[in-house]
Amino acid sequence: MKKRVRIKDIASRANVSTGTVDRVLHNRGKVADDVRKRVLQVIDELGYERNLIASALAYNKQIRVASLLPLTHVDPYWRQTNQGLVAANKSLQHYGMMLEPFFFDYGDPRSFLETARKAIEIQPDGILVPPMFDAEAHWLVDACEASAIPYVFINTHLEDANPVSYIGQDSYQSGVLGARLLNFGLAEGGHVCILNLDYSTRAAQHLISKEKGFKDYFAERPAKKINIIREDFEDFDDPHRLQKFLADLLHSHPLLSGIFVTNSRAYKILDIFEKPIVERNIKIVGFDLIPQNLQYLHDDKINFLINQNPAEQGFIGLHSLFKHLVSKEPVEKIQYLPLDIVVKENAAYYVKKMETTSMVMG
Amino acid sequence: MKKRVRIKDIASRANVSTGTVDRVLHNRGKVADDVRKRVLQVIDELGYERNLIASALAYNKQIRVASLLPLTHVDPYWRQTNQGLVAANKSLQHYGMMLEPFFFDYGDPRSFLETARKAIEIQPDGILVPPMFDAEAHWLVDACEASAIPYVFINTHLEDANPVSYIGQDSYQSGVLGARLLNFGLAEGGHVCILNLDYSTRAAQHLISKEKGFKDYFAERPAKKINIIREDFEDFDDPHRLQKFLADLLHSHPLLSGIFVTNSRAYKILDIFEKPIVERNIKIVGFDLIPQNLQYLHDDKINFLINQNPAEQGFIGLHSLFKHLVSKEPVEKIQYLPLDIVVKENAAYYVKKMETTSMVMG
DNA sequence: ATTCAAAATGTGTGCGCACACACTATTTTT
DNA sequence: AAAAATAGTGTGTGCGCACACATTTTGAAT
Repeated sequence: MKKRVRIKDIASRANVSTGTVDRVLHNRGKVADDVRKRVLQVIDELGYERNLIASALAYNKQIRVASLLPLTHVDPYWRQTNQGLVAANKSLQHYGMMLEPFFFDYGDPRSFLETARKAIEIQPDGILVPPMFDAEAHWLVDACEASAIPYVFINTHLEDANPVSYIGQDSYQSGVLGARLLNFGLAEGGHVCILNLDYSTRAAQHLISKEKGFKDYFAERPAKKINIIREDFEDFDDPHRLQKFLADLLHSHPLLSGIFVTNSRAYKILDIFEKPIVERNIKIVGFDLIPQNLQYLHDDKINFLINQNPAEQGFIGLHSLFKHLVSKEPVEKIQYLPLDIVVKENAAYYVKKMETTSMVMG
Repeated sequence: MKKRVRIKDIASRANVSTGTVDRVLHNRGKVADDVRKRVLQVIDELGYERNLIASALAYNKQIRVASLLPLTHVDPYWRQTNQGLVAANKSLQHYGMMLEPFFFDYGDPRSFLETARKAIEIQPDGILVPPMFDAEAHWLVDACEASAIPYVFINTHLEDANPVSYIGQDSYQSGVLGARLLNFGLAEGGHVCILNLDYSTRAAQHLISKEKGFKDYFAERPAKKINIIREDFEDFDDPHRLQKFLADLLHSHPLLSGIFVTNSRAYKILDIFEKPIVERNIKIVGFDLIPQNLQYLHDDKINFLINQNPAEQGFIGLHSLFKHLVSKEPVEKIQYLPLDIVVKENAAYYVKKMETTSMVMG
């Protein structure tokens, strides 16, 4: 039932004014050395903890954070990220948080660059961004550092950068897990394909780690004699070309019994080749709980989905910036999110969780 | 860039004083009907949202919430729940939250009752409890309602009660998922055991649902001809008796190829019968990321664990009470937590998540 | 018409803190 | 030696709200 210690209490105990205590607490202004020591001692003695509420109220400043995401109405995955961001913003707006959203074309590095420029132009107090394109992201990092704007990365990491935090998955381990899941019910000597349906301009490090994890898993189980094929395909939005590509793939690998789709586009191959995949009993493991994937999961056409927790990424990302900018707490440099294994039987609860992110966390 | 609307803004726009607006907002005191309408209209027009920060600061009241948990130093599962509670308390203490923890003996209904009595005695503003024993929990519910103390349930639900919220898993679906996981690599015609290592005095509803889900899963797959055995055993803390019980079980079911342990005690059967279980390749599915289970998971002796998110249960539970008591927001009556599927390859990230619950959510 | 209680409304204070400003004592500059 | 700069400290105000209290208005009773 002990009362919380206030600045006033410290002041009276140390025989100084609240102003001096304030100066000690914030390292501002001049304080005689002996006085500083005395005050610090009292602070320690009484176990003072700043009242965040009163502090936030008095601080009374707007913090503008720019978010840089792919156009959310095009991509369902990024829409979820944005939902997490909006939820976090809502819970932090009382503390003066102001989110300034920017959007760029998913596949276009130039659009990314141009939008990044605009974001820098408003000189925000912080930036949240998935560094999707290597070169362009590096430009952004340099610009941030030139203006001393802290930034956090979500979803993908970038080498040679020093963000306040990276929030996302452990790519390597997600590859390992993908392999493990694909391995269920996989016959000896089967062929599996690691399929990357994405633009080649995208940041590569992410993918390389994922592949490595995937391959390492099977490499540690040589007895099963699994054959790994790696395929990239850029024109995933062109049904004809995708069809041709997949037809080739299926034809040239008659023993193919599993596909690991490295991103959220698993549904695209089922959209086109549902029948042969079901008939040949090819297992599919993909990522992300977007509606299209969930439908196939529900119909037992996709065996597993790995949830990347996009909403949490956004939520935690913004909170991390807040902690860095306002609470001035230290923030963990790397915040790995769980690798949720989603099957038909537990999918509903993750979907629900996304919808109530604000509730749970606010 | 628009400024937040304050009570003062509403007052001036509606030609009244801030006091009147306050009265309208809180339904206190008398306000002329036409004035009330005018004020409400302006509130709506301007889209006023209460500033939680300032509100909390001015409110300046302590909220005492009593938590009622099994002794946390005995049971690792409940220790995690308690960690979530403590984390939530820490993040809410600035708003005047005060957690008063009470603990009872895990297996003893009388201890539960006695502790409940003590908790009621201090007349807290809210109570958080897993209603583990039917009769005793009902006593507590009645006492709460007599004193108009709101309560939330975590972990297990209780019929005929009206908590502010239930936070936990969907028991039925956790049974379904357990069956699904056990079914991996289960040969046709195999026998599986649903094993309940718990005291019979415990709330039964929970378990019945779980069993039903488990059985329904296999019932929908009659082709596999799975034989389901159900076993209860109370003396799980007596190694000799447990050994005898398990020896009988294994002996009388030579075809046994899977065990679904309905709580966190999967490790206990491996502590005693690790060798025969490994040799006969019996699959084990259990619950909860407690150290003992994680060890066996890591060694491939336990195939799957289902995470009940105990820390989240505590965290969300306390936040729900806060929302009910302070923010006066409506709280969802049932908050199902995800059924995390944990294997060796993704365990680390859930363990980490538990450790940083306060970070992520605070 | 006067009195008076109830209804309706306005005013003031404090929550704990951040920060601008005022003030004094001391040192430096000219 | 006077003026100016600087170090060191104290005071006061406002953030937006909750709530106690003061004040005015209204309508009924005498």
